[in-house]
Amino acid sequence: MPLQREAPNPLYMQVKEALLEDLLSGRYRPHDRLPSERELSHRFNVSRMTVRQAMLNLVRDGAIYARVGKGTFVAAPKIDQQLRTLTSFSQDVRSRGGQPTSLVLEAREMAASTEVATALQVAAGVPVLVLSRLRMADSVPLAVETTNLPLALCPNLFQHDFGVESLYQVLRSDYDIHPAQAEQVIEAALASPREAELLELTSPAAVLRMQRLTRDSTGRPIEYVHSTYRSDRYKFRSLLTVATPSLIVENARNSR
Amino acid sequence: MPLQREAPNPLYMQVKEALLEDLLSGRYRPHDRLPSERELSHRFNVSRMTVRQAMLNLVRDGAIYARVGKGTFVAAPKIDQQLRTLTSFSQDVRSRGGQPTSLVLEAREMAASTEVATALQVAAGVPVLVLSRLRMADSVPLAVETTNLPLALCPNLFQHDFGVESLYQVLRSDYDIHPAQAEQVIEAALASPREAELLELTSPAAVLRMQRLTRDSTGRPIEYVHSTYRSDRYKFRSLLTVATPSLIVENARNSR
DNA sequence: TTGGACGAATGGTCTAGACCGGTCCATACC
DNA sequence: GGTATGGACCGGTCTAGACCATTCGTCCAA
Repeated sequence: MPLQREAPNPLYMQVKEALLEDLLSGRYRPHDRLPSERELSHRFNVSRMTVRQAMLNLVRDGAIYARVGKGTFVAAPKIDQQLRTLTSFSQDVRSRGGQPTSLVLEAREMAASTEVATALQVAAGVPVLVLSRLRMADSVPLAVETTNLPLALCPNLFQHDFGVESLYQVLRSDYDIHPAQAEQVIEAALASPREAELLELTSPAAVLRMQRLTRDSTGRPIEYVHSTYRSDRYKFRSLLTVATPSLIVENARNSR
Repeated sequence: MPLQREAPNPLYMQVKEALLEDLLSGRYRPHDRLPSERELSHRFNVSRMTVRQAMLNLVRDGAIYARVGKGTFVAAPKIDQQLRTLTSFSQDVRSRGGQPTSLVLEAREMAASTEVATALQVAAGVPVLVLSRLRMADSVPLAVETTNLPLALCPNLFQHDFGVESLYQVLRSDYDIHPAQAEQVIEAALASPREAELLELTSPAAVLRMQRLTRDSTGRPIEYVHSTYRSDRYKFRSLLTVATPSLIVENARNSR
């Protein structure tokens, strides 16, 4: 298992992937002990700090856990790593093995409402693009999704046909806009008559409503989305972790 | 700003907290540049690696972001740091300024059903503790919560009165069980007659249903919870981030 | 038999350097 | 005026060590 020192990807990444390979191969069982950092450092012929960077990475991902004085162990069982990741509807459906399609209900420019302007951190009345789509998987309607984007970020966006193309894909390729994080609020509601019709539900029906504010890595708001999902065919999964000590400190401060 | 080298908390934590202090004081504005790692290393009189450990911590928390060749900058605006953290109902309500109370509907030992046994990774029929509570904030019913715990983990748990005490608190103090992560599935549904009665809703009403599997840091399942929340008074917030490159690799492997 | 001391191994923290490629700007050259 | 170019500075990666507290097995003395 020689590492490539001339490779574009750093050594600690290669170490991480080598370890991941072992973990995924089933060579280890849950709670088995991994070789110590010093042994791996010798085996890969890199410094211990480099091994640590790889292993801390895996700890953060929940693949392994470490105990001072004892060693590092395989976490078990594997938790779905995608639970906490930001994905587009298209990706989402594809990962579940479906074929995503869309019906564009509306695509126009309008002045930002107070709600949208507040979310996107622009002045009220600033022009925004509104894209409303019925989203389907294998021709089954799953959600009604209305996206608001600041016009300034993506002029001429509507030259694309979003019945076919993926919004995130276009944002990345044409505008160099890379979503990095999102804040999402989920609630339940009864479907409105129009939603029931679009989603092919019989009233009364419960639906999931979602508001999402997506940002790039600098924290700049990119899009603000309202969605209504059929709950019988779409569930939201999330992964939670305990607050880190420093965040507890921070939250205590904020509540003063 | 001298660091305490004899203190129980490590230097990088002290550096992190010093930087956090600056960030929270409002001394910096969003996208302001922080001093470089080398300068901070000199200012705090620690090595650059120690400063980096503090700053990478802040990057992971979303407080700052770094750009090669340019510097490190204040992220903006601050996103609620609690979105992705695992909290108990009691903590949750308190952090929103309410007074949590509970009415115990059921507290008994029974044989694990297939669903519960699968979730908790025990054999079907193994004894589990079932605790069902109506959870209220300021006397307003918010949720019906049914918790399943392996009896083996917490014998004599029901000596406590969970109309008053917090389950997580008792698990921590009496059994040294520390929840570390949880996997949560959220869906919408129409309230059942019993749920509507307990939650004081008029049918038809939409509610949020949640299943949560909580684990300790080794990945061992601790509790499996079914909850039904009033949606008009309780919303779920979550924070999403893009998948890390290594996770993409891993997911690609899994789909082979 | 018990209990404590010791020592080896572990992960956690920390140092003082090094080199890399990206970014930015002043300066020199066309 | 426009364009190279070189240097200063940035974060990212990496090394080869060091010391610490915790853990646990062993061995010895009471």
